[in-house]
Amino acid sequence: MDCNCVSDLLIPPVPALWTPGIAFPDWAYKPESSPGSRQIQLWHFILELLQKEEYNAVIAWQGDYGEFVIKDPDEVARQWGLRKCKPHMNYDKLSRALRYYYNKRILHKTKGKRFTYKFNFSKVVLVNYPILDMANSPFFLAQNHFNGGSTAPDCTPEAIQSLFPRLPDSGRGTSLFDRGTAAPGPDGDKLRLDAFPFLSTGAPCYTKPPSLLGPYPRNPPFDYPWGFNPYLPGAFSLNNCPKLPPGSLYPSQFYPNPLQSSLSQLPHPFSSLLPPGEAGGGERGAAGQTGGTNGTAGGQPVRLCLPPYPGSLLMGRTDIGNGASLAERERGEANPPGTGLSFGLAAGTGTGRQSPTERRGGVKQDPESDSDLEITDLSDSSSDNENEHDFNIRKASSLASRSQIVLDGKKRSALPPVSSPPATAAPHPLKSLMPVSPPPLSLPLSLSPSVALHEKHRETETLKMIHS
DNA sequence: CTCGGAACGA
DNA sequence: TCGTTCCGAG
Repeated sequence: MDCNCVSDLLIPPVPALWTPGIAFPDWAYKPESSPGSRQIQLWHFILELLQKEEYNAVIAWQGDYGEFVIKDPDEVARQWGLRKCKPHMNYDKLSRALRYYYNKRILHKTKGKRFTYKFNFSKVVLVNYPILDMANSPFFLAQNHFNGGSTAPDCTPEAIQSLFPRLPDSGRGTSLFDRGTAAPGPDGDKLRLDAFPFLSTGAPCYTKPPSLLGPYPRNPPFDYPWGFNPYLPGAFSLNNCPKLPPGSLYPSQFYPNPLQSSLSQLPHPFSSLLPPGEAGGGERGAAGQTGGTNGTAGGQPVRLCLPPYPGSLLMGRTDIGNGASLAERERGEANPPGTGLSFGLAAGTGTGRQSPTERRGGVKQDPESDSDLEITDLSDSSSDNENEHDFNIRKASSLASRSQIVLDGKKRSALPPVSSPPATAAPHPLKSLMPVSPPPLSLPLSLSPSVALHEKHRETETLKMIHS
């Protein structure tokens, strides 16, 4: 009744640039990109709840990638109502709102499972993170064959930091893009990747430019630019990921912390950012919003959810080059046999579908996108849900280029240091948990052959785009 | 439970 | 644009 829209909030209604505690990048709230969405959106909210451990009894990740179950519909609705100051909110209404996401393909229903929905992270991420050039990500670079097992920087704290400059313990408040001294500009925020473990995790698997794909005769048709496809086995997985416990339902990435006892609660790409102290996660209220003006402010402590263990962000990327195993595991549970997903790259024959359960025959064709969530072109329009895993490398590249176009001049600076210092340190799963030290602010791109090729490829693609 | 149309509000 | 509220239908 009192519409305590603040005290009860998981996240306070914040200004555009505020970085939510759950570690969503500012752009996640797409204040700029989405004129109409000044307020928190339902899916954000859901993500938040999912992020908070204390709500695990109410809503939690479960099942496939991005799949979550609303265990207590009423409570979720109540929370939502609280947030939106809609005392009469109920699950019926909330679910209606949720259903609108179907068309946008931000979410979709897991048929046959009550109160179970699935996030289409690719959408969420891509749409909101168009400029991220995963290809340049250390993760990305690190895990390709080219590195031939060399000290894969992807697992190193440095690497992580380069991608997630504002990681928990760092407290440096530097952001992915505004750190470069170079005029961060207001836009810088949009590029910040405060934390999107799953994003980084997935990308590496497919963002590889053809040149890095090596010997594969043909580019598997992927739909996800950057190769991020949560439905694809390995989507959330990086090559370097600790193996999951047998029988685990989630990809390793879902385990922010291997030591975590309640595995059932972990599964989710964001949880890895839960601050140790915030285990309870309830405190966010006050501290959280206090200085919460915006995460951009350099030095402003970001209200990121630190991982239970510093660096847990790294979790999930420790078993180098084993995309296969992961893929296999996942295939076992969700993919039809035959979907060769060997190299994490999801050699997706384009058929593998992750959740046989669902299959909205003809999901209303993307109502011409509209939603700010719409990304450039995922071309996945045709294939929603399960089929979205099809990935078109070319497209990915293309998109990447596009991103850069968008980035424009900032392209360079906007990108995180491509190659973090060769993480000398061996990415030991636990070791990676150690607090990391700030990465060199500006590292020259490591021009490994792969990178060079990649660069070249990108340029080419960019040109193509421009010409077309 | 789930779905989606429709009207309506901010 | 993003819900919210209603509601009939499967």
